[in-house]
Amino acid sequence: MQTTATKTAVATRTVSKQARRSQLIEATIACIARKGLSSTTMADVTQQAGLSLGIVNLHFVSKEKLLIETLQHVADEYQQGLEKIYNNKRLSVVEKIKAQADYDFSKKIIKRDKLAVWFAFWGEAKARPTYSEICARYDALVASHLSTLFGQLKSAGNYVDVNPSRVSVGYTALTDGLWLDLLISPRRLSAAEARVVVDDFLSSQFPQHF
Amino acid sequence: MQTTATKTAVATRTVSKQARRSQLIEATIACIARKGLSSTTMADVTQQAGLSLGIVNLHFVSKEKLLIETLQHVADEYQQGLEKIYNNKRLSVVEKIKAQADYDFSKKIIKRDKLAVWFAFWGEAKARPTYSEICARYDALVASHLSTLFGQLKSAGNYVDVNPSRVSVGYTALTDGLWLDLLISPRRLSAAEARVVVDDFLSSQFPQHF
DNA sequence: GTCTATAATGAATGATCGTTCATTTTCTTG
DNA sequence: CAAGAAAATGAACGATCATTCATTATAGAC
Repeated sequence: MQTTATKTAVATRTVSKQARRSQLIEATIACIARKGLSSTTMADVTQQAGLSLGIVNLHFVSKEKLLIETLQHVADEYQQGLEKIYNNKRLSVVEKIKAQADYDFSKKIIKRDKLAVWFAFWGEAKARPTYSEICARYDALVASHLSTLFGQLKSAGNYVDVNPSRVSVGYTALTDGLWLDLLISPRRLSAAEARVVVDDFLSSQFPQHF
Repeated sequence: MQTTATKTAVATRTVSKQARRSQLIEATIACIARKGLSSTTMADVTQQAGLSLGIVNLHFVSKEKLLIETLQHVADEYQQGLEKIYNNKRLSVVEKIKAQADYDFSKKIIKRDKLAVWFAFWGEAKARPTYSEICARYDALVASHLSTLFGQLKSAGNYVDVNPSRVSVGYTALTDGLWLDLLISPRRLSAAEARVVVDDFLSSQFPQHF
């Protein structure tokens, strides 16, 4: 009993600390989406979270660190979904690429709140090395996996003219650009239509496979 | 003499007012690129312009109005270059598309300062209707022209599977995404390489023409 | 139940920043 | 050159906001 109670208690405490941080990060995402990065204040974030004003400094030391961890959180979340696809040994090369395209335009990823966070930080990235480092790190990971996959497809289908790393750059750029459209003019472009545009791109590059 | 002097004087004054505004807008662009939109202050802008603190309020009434006019300026500048291409009757459909692609990755357009401004405002767009209106207006213009051009190409080459407006969305998204790459990781991608990626895209959609 | 450690609170503080406007400088007119 | 108008200046003001920390609330240990 004692031991169990203690364990539970410790667990609760530990979880609680993580839970608070998550709660604050989620609140930050909501605020950035609603008010923009530049006019999101500590008061906004803590109010959104239903907590008191001083709480952020207690858990994140400063606003800047909260923002960095928020970006990191969104990037990690996205990256984890991709890793699952890349590491799934049941999937063929083509299936992995299709799975990534599906994932990139799945409900989870193209929530406008999340997109708003990406673009808010990208907008500040040139002036803030920390932001661009986080973005560059995950960019490099995606680029390396995609280049490999496209390379394998090139061999498989004898696509002599295909340059895998160039197609990888193209795929990433196309995706980022479509995300921007979904964020800025969701009326003009639906997720389903965006997905078709990507399919067009893939099938025009690898006609035998898509 | 009198008349000439007066004319010159008036001209100088008039020009001077426009010149001041341009000077302040250019300074704003430089500051956004260097410090980011969210930490660009009035003091930064006026110092960058070599003028006094109160000058922005004199010429633009408020900071927000200066920012809006800065975005408008960058958008107008880009749009004007495109209109020249669209209105050039000496160019064939293919030449117009090529000219736009060249333009989109020309030195003038892909200056990192300008790109930084685009993405800074895009990052705030969801939260600020005025920003997204300006972006949407020019987006619609480009989309309509491109759709027409791609439509003409479709008829010319009997490309039965091509959906002009979808290709137009793809082209715009690809361009925006490549701009983002050029802004965030200029080491990894050069303007020339980006241009090749676009060519790849066009030739895969219209193999007889590119 | 008491004691201690940890978490949370929010009023107070000080720094930053946009805006104002009395004053100065520059230009135009006669 | 003088007088008046327009443009520019920057010190001062007030609002906003991140951060601090004394105080309160809560949970675990004995």
